[in-house]
Formats: sequence, structure tokens, C-alpha cells
Amino acid sequence: MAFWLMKSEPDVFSIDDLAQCPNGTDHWDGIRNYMARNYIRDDMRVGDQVLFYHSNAKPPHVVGLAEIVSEPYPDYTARNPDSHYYDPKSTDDNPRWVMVDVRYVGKLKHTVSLGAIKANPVLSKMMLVTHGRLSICPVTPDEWQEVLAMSEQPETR
DNA sequence: GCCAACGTTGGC
DNA sequence: GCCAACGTTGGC
Repeated sequence: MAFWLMKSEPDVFSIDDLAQCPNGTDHWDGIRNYMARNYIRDDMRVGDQVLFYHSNAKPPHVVGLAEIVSEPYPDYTARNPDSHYYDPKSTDDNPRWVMVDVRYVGKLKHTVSLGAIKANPVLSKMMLVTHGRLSICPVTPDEWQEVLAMSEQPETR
């Protein structure tokens, strides 16, 4: 079982949007970055735990928890010419992009901002920090524990 | 709204 | 295979 951080812009798809889906579950489509794709395709499995992150928020922050509830499967939006995520180079025989289904688990007691994560020496090697534009980041068990511990207390300044 | 970082594309 | 041009992400 692995840990992940998955980014979504709350104006586009927030954790509340996920919670309101049937069974709190939706497919995570639109990943069009090879590093992120490889993480999903090669390493994501049912039961993996997810930090749900709101990017492009003020401030950006970890807001809640989710879990992976499907194996990776082809991202069909790549085959839809009307989709924003259409990719003519992806075919039915050789799908280029994959996605998983994600289920809402719950919200953190307190959100954990990117600034607080960057200020925590324990988290200095988080891929969220070292690879700022990657939308699917692996999280180590230690990092997972630390973020959850931080969420127990409101941030001080 | 700006722009730094960085991934992708395509000419050569 | 290099690299310049370009597009996108996402923090600020």
C-alpha cells in the first residue's frame, strides 16, 4: 500500500465536488504528464491512500484524504475529440494515458498549507516541494504521518 | 496578472 | 541527438 498526493484546482474540481459524487467516487482524468502517468500506471493500486491537495488556491493546501478504488485503466477522454483532454496520438489499441477511480475519505481537521509544509524540515524532501509542477506525487510513510500530525493543530503565524 | 520552472515539439 | 521555441503549471 502506497501513499500519494494528488492536486486539483478547487475552482475546477474540489474535494467537496468529489464528496458529492455517487459513493464519493469519481475517475481522475486528464493527467497528461508522463512522470505522473507512469506513477499511476506502474505504482498506483487499489487501497492506496491519497492526500487531496488544492492547487491554485490562496494559499495552496492539503485539504483532505481519499483512496484509490480502481486499478489504472485507459483515460477515455483522450479518445474524445470534443474533450479538452483529447490526444489524437492515443489509440484504442495503444492508450497513451491512464486514470484511476478515487473515493472521498474525509477532510482534515485543519488544512495544511504549502507554506507550512515548506517550513517543516521533516518535509523538505517531499516531491510536492522538490517537483513543484508535478500533479501526482508519491508521499513517504514518514511524510504522510507528519502531514497528518500537522493537520491536528491550526497553523500559527 | 506575472513569470519561473520545466516538459514537449520539431527543425536541423 | 541537440536545442530553440513554445506551451503549461502553479506559486506568488
